[in-house]
Amino acid sequence: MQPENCSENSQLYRFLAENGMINVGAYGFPGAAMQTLCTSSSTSYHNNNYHFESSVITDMTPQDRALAALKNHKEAEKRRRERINSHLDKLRGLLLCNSKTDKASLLAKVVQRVRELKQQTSELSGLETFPSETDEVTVLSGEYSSDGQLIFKASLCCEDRLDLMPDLNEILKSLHLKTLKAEMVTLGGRIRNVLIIAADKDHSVESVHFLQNALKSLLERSNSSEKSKRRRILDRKLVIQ
Amino acid sequence: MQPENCSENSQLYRFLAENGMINVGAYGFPGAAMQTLCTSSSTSYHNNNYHFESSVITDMTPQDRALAALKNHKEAEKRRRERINSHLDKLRGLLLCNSKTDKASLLAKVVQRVRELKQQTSELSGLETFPSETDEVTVLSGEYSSDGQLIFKASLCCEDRLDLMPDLNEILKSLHLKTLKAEMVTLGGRIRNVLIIAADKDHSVESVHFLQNALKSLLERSNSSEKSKRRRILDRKLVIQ
DNA sequence: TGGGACACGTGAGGC
DNA sequence: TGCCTCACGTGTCCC
Repeated sequence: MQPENCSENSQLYRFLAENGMINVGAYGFPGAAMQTLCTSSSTSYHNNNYHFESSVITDMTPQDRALAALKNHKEAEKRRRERINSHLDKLRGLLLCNSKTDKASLLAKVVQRVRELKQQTSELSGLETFPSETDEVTVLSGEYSSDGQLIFKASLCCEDRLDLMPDLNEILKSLHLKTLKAEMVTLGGRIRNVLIIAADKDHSVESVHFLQNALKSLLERSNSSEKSKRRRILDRKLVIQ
Repeated sequence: MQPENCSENSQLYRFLAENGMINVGAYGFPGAAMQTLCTSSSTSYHNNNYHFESSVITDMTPQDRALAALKNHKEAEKRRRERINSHLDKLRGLLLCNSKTDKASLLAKVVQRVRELKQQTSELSGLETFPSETDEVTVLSGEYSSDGQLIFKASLCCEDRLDLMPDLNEILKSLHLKTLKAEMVTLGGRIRNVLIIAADKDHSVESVHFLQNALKSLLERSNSSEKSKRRRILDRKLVIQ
């Protein structure tokens, strides 16, 4: 992994030390640094243990501290790389990729896959069909449009009532959300609303959650009306044939 | 982005040159390399243009070639990083992540999201319900289990017939696939089969596609039987209420 | 042998 | 100040 002969590096380190670019402390040679440069070397530098642990941080020269910091930094960076790569490996497993698919291609596939899956769930989650027998609120996590707007889809299925649309509009208005498109289907006293909603740049993603909660409370408001009491027994998910 | 003062680097480069660790060619100083180390410097090294393009690859000293290769290498590596990062940015958009979400957290979210979405599509795609009126073959891209087996779900919905199961078993056997679990629901002369299938380590992902094709041909075999002729007029996706 | 992919160590910048 | 993240240039391996 690392070069077998460290002669050049030794030379380099000696130069750096002589010119005060690094500090070799009281130990004569920066063994800790050498170790990383020559991991496969069989020289005796490995035996030097400089104990950079925090317990002995006291009585260290500033130079030692700098060297210790460098070592910490190096190791932290390695852990960071490992963390990222382990996630990439998980994605390889999830996408059925060969374990030697390169990072860029893998990520390209991930992007494509996430798009497909979002598309599928969007199509499958009963949107744009007749209202179901169960009350439902779905806010599908959207996507940022090219101009930075957040576009997403919200679906609401519940008992129809006269003041539903005013209530809905009030919610959207108070959250400063804009309705790009709305589909309404009513059947047998129930309604399904599918809204395409835009949030401008100054919205955080939290707006989506606010909306979800507001719609749920809207739905509970409907349920608490006396009209829904007689229906409650029907509010089950039915397998319809 | 890069250090403002290059005095140490100059020193370093001079040392490297003197010891033959790098080559400075006929120009006295490795300006091209310096440029990357001191991009914000206002010295005149920027004005040196060494023309490392392939058109003048002829009559270059070996040292020049090495330096040119280093430059190529550097630039290629930069392109590679940009490619990876652009995909990461796309994922940030797709997952509604803040543009300054760090890479590791982003990838963790991507893993989680892909798992959720796969789960959702798996649940939503009509599996484990009664057979539909339309013929369907679905092979959901699976996941590698901890022991390296590829586990995936296949769903088949078609006209029921006596020799369907033997045919199905034949297909699975010929592809060396193992059925971990099978669910069958029949209704009104139609059948829905949901299979959980395992492919051992020596299978490539291609087996999934082979299976998909085999199941489709199985389905066409059913349709070509005279029994299905009278049904064909019914083979439409119905919106059932 | 040249190009692509990767891990590495390091400097810079943000809290 | 110390810790964390990133981009960078480089050495190495592989095709």
